[in-house]
Amino acid sequence: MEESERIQKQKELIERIGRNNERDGFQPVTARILGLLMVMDKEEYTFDEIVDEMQISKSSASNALKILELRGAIEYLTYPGDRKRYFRFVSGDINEMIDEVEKRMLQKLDIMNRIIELKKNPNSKNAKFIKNIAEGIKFFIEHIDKLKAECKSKH
Amino acid sequence: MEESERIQKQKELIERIGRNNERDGFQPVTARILGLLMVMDKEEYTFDEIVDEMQISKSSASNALKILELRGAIEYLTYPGDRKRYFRFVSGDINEMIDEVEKRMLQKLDIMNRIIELKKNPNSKNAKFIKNIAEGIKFFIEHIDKLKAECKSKH
DNA sequence: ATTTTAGTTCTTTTTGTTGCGAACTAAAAA
DNA sequence: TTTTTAGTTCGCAACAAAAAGAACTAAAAT
Repeated sequence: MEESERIQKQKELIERIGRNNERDGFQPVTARILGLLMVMDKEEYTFDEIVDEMQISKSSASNALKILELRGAIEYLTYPGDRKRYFRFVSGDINEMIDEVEKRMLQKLDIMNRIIELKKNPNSKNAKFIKNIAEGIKFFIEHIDKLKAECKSKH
Repeated sequence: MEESERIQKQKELIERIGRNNERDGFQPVTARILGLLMVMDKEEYTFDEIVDEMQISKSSASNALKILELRGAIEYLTYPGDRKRYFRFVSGDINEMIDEVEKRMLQKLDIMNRIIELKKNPNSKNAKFIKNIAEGIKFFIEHIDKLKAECKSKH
C-alpha cells in the first residue's frame, strides 16, 4: 500500500472511530480527536497541531481536550524549555471496560428488582417476564465477576 | 405500603427507567412509555390510555409506539369486534442483551485491528497500547461466547 | 515594557432534536 | 351517506447541544 493511501485510510478510520466514540457519550469533535490520537503514527500532538489537523476552533479543542483528560482517555506532557503541551492517547485497560459493562448491568438489575417490589400481583405475566430478565442479568453479572478475577490473576 | 403510595412510587420508577432507556438511544417520550408498560400493574394499554397517562400528543404516542414495536420492545394485540390496539411490554431475553454487548465489543475489536494494520511502525508505544487493548477485548469476547453456550444449555 | 505564545473562558451562532397541532386516512358505526 | 373512531403523517415552533469567535490571561520572549 502506498504511503498516501495508508494515510487516507487512517483519516477514514478516525471518522469511524469518531462515530463509535459518540455512542460512548463523547461529543463529535471530542470523539474524533480521540480517534486522531489513536490511529495516527505521530504519537504526540500539540494543541495547535490538533486545531490544524481537525480544522476546529481553539475553544472546541480546549474543551474537548479537557474532557478527554478528565475521563482519563488522554494525557499530556511537557518538555523543558517548551511551553507547549504534548497530548497523547492513554490505554485504558480491559478491566475498566468490563467494569463499565458491569455497572450498567447492575443498574438494570436494580430497576428490575424495583419493578417487582412494586407489583401488586407478583405472579402476573408481566411480573414473571421481569423476574426472568432479572434472573438472566444476575447470571450474567456473576460470570462477569468470575471473569474479572480470572483477568486479574492472568496479569 | 398504601396503595396510593405504591402507585406514586411506580410513577417515579417510570421516570428513572426513562432516563436509563435514554442511554440506550431511546428519545424521552419513547423511553418513558416503555417504562410505563414495564412497571404498571395494568398489562395492556390502549393508544388513548397511553396518551392520557403520559400527557402527550397523539403524534408523539404514534411515533414512540412505532419505534418501540420495530425494536421489538413491545407488541400489540387486537380483540375481535374492537378496533383498538392493546400494547404490552415484551421481554427480551438475556441472550439478546449479551449479544448486544458482544456486538459492541466486536466493533471495538475490529477498530483496534484496523488501527494496527494501518500503523507505519507496529512496534511503537502507541501500537503496543492498541495491541494490548485488542488482546483484552479478544479475551472478553471469548468468555462471552462460553457464557452464551452455558446459558443456552441451562434453558 | 511590549509583544508573542499558548491556551482558557464567555458569549454568540449554528445546528440538531423533540414534541405538538393540524390535516389527513381508512375502517366502522350511525 | 355522514359521522365517529383510531390512529398516521407532515410541518413547525421551542428548546437543547455543539462549535465558533472574541475577549481575556499568564508566562515567556524580544
